[in-house]
Parts: sequence; structure tokens; C-alpha cells
Amino acid sequence: MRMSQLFLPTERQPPADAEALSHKLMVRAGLVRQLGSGLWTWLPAGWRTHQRVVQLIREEIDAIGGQEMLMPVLQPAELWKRSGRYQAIGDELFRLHDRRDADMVLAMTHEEAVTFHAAQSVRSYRDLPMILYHFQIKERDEPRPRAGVLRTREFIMKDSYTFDRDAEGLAASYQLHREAYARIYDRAGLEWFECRSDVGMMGGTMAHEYMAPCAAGEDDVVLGAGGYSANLEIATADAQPVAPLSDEIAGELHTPGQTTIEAVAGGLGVPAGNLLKAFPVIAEERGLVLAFVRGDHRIGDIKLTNALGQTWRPANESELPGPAGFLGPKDGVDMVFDEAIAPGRYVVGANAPDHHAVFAYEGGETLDIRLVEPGDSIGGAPVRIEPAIEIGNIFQLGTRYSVPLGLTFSDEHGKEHPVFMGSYGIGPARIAAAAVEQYGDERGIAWPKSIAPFDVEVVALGKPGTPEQEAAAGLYRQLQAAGFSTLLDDRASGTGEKFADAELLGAPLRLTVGKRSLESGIAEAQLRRGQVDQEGGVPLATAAEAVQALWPTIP
RNA sequence: CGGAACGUGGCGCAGCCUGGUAGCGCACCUGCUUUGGGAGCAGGGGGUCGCGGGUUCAAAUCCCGCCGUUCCGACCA
Repeated sequence: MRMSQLFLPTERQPPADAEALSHKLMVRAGLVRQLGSGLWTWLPAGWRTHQRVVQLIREEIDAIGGQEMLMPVLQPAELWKRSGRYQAIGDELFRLHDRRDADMVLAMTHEEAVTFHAAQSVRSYRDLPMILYHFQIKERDEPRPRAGVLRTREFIMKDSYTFDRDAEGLAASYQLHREAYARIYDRAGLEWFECRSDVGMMGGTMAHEYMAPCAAGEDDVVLGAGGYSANLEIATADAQPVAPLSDEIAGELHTPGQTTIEAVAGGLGVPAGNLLKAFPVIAEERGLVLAFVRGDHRIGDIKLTNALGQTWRPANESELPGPAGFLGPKDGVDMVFDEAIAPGRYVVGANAPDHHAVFAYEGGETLDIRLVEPGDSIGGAPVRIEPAIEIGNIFQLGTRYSVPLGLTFSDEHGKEHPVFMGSYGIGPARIAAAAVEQYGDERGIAWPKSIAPFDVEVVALGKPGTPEQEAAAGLYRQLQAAGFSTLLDDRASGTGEKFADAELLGAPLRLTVGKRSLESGIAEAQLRRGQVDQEGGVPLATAAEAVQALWPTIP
């Protein structure tokens, strides 16, 4: 591609409202443009990267036996009513009506559709196992789109679905995807890790998510010794111990107006860990439950849900067993205690205004309900908590969709069973953005070579028609013929602008042809990652061979 | 959903408080010069000042309403 012909609107300055590095760089480099909140257009160069990521994913899913297809985005709401998600999902699901006033939805994922088709056709155990997938637009009315293409309302996702006769088969299909996903992220050149995760709205029994650490990450991930990695939402670690409460503090404590942990701990001159924090909730079945964590810890909402085994909401003022800010253990109240609370004496609310008391904790119903904190440890080694973006997720759905949508098969004895399903998603846009985040620098993007919009950028110095531009064009033709996707900067622009744009766009290898090259017969070569000059450059006469030799050394 | 901002040529901004000729940098067009790190000189084009209403002789500017966008938090595959 000749840059003089390419629709590549680069900008010197990032959009004023951009925060994330990938947002700034992808806009500046002319890869994407915004159409509305959470709605992004992929311009030609950006789309090349997107397509390369798609192709890489396609190859790996095909390799585990996936069959590519395509399902509609616009769907009858009926299917979603049958699965229960029409009612269960809130405003995030786009709902609309067709001209006959039938309820329709814009699909945010495709479990319902694929299960519908499988239910139509799968009859026998002989039809299983099966892997179906597609690349299709997803529509989600996000409450808060942000950071360029990192969180959008419309995006393309590769979603695959596996169909097996039992949990064992599902586990095998799940494992196939884990291996394929590892290959995909490795080939995309990302730093990544796999985490156990919550199943969320997808339902089902087991889930992993794939995270790419970067500054713009929306999730926090806990990394520990022995390869432990889990989303902070569900992570577990050993708490830092806290010194026992001083014996001098005992009995009723007058704590006027001290309704926060900080105020009480500060007033008594003790660490927050000597207090217990009471969190009153109304659980779906249990009703009022007082959940306690150490004063220096925080309740994890998802951990509490999972530990209780039921949904809950914070209690209203009128439902509290005592005055707000002074809640503590109380006879007759349903109580649970976090596992990190060691037996011992703690300052707790006295269930009376302006008073706290000392409580001797000796045990009770203990659950793991607190969030991991900096300073916690796993296997004796301190954990790291890092921001990361989610670049994929996989779910063991079990029979969550097959039962309501009637997807069954007959076994060897003619007996009907529900099919065990799995669902597996990857967002190519996030892989691209994660790569920008992880490898971008102050000058621009430094693509991994597997997903760069162009393999090589040839910078032709001088004006169009000069001998150096002619030489650069010859180099360009050689590289194209050798199979390298090459961008030739054949514009009339000044030298600095050409170099700056090359660094912004981020092709892994840059070759420069100027007047010097005419005398030496050498094009200067520089790797974008780290801006490393290649000793000796690339001979104009044998450029294809030289680049081929260099290529395997490029990240 | 809570909090905070912003909306003026393609991008980044000033002008608004104190009403009166829409302005700057970059980009764009023409010419000449320049060409190894975002060039110089000269000339030129492009803006319903988000939308609607109100006040006023006069509104980018003041008032009211609406729309849009972003950031922080909540939420979130």
C-alpha cells in the first residue's frame, strides 16, 4: 500500500477527552474514529489489524475442530424469554419492536440462537461432540462506554459454543478451548494470564477469564506465588496478621459520633484490624444477615453472594438490628464471619448510639467474603494486585440453555438427555487495544508483528519522482512480492513527519531509503519495538532475502 | 445510578465573567524556496459558535429547557 493513496488520517494531538494510551494512540494513528458514545468505526489501517487478529483466532479455533457459521444480531425476543434472560437482564439488552410490533432484541451474545439451531438438528449422541462458532457483532447498552475501543456498545466477538453429552465431555471441550486460547494470545504477542472468574450473567458452573495487564485495565487481578492468578472479585489470599487488642481497652466504650472505622480506631489509638466491621444485608432466603470482616478489610460483593449461595441487597435503615454506625454482634441475629478474623478480642459496635464494646470472638459461621488487600500473601509470598483488561472468557454452561430451549439427544439406549454446553468469547478489538497498551510508548504504537497493520514501512525520503523515491518503490515491490505486507511512505512530506508517522503507526520494521542509500546501496533498518537500529541495514538489491532473515528475530 | 466537566472550521484551544467586526496554533489549497526528525516566505479557502426558546436595538457571550460527549465512582462478557 502506498501511503499517498491510503486513508490514514493521523493527528498530532490526541482527542482532548482521551485518557487511556490505546485510545489516544489508536485515534492519533488513524486506526479508529468515534461515531457516538461507545460506537467506533475502524478505518482501513485499523481494520487490517482487526482482520489479522480475527484470522489468527479463526486458525486456532478451526484447529480444534470449530465450524465457522454466522447468526443474526437482530433476534426474536421469544428466544430470550424462553431462556429467561429477557427478564433477567436489565437495560443492557437493547429491546425493540418490528413493524408488526413483535418484541425483538439485539443480541449481546448468541447462546440462545446457537442452542435453538442445535435443538432443531441434534438428535443423537452420534451428533456430539460439536463446536460451532462465529465472528459477529454484539450489542450491549453499556452504562458507561470508555477508553476508546476498550469498552464499547457495539463490538465484534468470536464466540464459540461446544456441545457434549455429559460433564466429562464438556470438560474436554473446555480444555481444548483453554489450549487454543493460550495459543491465540501467545501468537498475538500479548502478555496475558488466565484467571478463575465468576460466572456472572452467563450462568453455569465454571469460568475462566483471560486478562492482559495494562494501565487502562478495568479489573484488578491478584497474582501470587505458584502461578496463582484470579480476579480480585473472587481471589483468596492469607491476610496480614494483626496484633491482639490491648487489654487496656475493655468494656463499654463511649465513641460519640464515631461512625466510621477510621474514627473509632483513631479515637482509641488502635489499628483498624482490631475492629470488626458489620455489614447488614438482606439475603434472598435467609433474610437479615450481619456479615463481619476485620476493620482493615472490605467485603467482596461477589464473594459474599457466592459464599451465601444466594443473592442479597444491603439492608435499609429500618431493617438494621441497631443504630447505623454502631452495629455489632447481637444475640438472635443471623451472623457470618470472615475467615480472616482470628479468634480474639475486637472492638465492635455496641448496638447503642455513640457506643462501642469489646467482643471476644471464638468462632461462628465462617465464610471467605473479604477482598484481597495489598500486603496479603499466598504460600508465604506477598501478592501483587495489577490492573488488567479482559481479553476473553470461557464458561462451562452445563445445561443452563439446553434445558429451557429443549436441546436434548438420545443415548445408546434411546434415552433423552440434555446437552452439556460451553461458551467461549474473545474480542479482537480488545486484543488490538491491549497490544497498543502494553507496547505503546510516547512516540506511538509498537505492534507485535503478528497483528501489525503492516509488516514493514518503507520510508521514502525526498519528493515523489526523485531517485531515492524510485529506489524506495523498488524496495517496496520486492517486499510485497516476497509476501510482506508493506506500506510505502511516498508522500511529499518532510523527513520528520514521515518518521513521526511511521513511529505512530508502529509497523515492526522500518526501512529508510534516502540519498545515502543511493550511494551505499543500503536501506537503513530499525525495529519499532525499542527503536533498535539494525547493524548494516538492508541491501537494496537483496532486500527480500535480508528481511526474511531478519523477520524471525522480531517480536 | 451518584459526582464533576465540556460542546466555537478536520484536531487542539482562546473569546463568554463585563452583550456590539468570530480569533489563534496545527491541518488544508496556490506559488516559490526547502528536504535525514513534525520546514520557511507570500497569498487563500473553510465555522448554522450543539439544538430550541426567552431577554435585548443587538446574544458565541445573559436566562430557561433539551440534546450530545467525556472523566471519577457504581455497574459491567
